[in-house]
Amino acid sequence: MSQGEMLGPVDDAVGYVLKQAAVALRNAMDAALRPLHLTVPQYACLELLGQHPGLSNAELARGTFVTRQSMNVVLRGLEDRGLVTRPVTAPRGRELPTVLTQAGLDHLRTASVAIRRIEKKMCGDLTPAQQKGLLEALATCVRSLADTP
Amino acid sequence: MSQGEMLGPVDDAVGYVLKQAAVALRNAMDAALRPLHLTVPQYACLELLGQHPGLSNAELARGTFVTRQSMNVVLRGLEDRGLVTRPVTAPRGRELPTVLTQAGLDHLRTASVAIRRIEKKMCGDLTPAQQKGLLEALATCVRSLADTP
DNA sequence: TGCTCTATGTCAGGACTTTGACATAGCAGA
DNA sequence: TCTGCTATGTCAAAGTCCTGACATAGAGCA
Repeated sequence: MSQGEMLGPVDDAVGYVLKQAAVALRNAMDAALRPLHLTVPQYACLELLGQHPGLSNAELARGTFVTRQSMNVVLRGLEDRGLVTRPVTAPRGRELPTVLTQAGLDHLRTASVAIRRIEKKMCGDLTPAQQKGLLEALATCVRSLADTP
Repeated sequence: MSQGEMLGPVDDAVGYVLKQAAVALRNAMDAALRPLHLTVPQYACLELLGQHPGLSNAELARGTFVTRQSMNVVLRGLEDRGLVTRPVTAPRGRELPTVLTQAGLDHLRTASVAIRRIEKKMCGDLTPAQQKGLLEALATCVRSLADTP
């Protein structure tokens, strides 16, 4: 029994299974990214930058659900490896728009196929309708939790 | 824009929305448990012990998706606060079966209603069918990811 | 113009979690 | 019997992430 199964009532709690799924996905992503010498936050940063070039540190942090400080060290690491570039001076306000380098784009492409393979595996036993329903249900949950009261 | 919305294609990725939902739930739970001076892992430990008295450290760790070491410090904290009890000597093997004290049970009850309120809020805008589908879909995802290949 | 408020980037410190390692207890098979 | 093998509890070290704080840049308003 590698991962708990016969726990009982907790398995009926949406929150518990949600956590379980998130951890399983995280572990799978971590294993898939390790050969590429990328951590999950680093990959998330690259993926976001690939889809939205020029994002600032704070925007990347919000998009990957970490703090600005954490994203800052991630960006420094990626910058030292030559995967992303930031201007030395802020063109507007204090935001430093970050863009992928060619090496960063290459890394992103290989990592992206690996992650897409993981997602395919995760949702492989779901019908398209189930997958659509899952996506919508999760989005609804996020929206419901965001309501302040 | 407190949390990213207009991100685009990433919102269509199941993994991304899954992470988003998990973080939102985690934050909501953390806020709800703070008045009770409980962290999420501590609550998870109490909840698991409430449903399965006598669980060992390693079993609790697996049930809450952390390492044995982390669960060990959690248990020490709960033990120092008098919420759980462990025998000084192992009745079988090296396992130390942990049980809730009366104070631990009281804490669990109040915390449990708070967390149930969070879950209710999270799933409030979902139909019972949607909720059932979400639970099943997540369980299927976990099972699919657990397959070794 | 000047003031306040918000947002950004960054530094230092601390809290939490994980990785690595070790000794020990039970189990299965030669 | 005894010899791997697995599992458990625990210690030490490292890593990761967050909280708190500060200076700065732009927006809104008197």
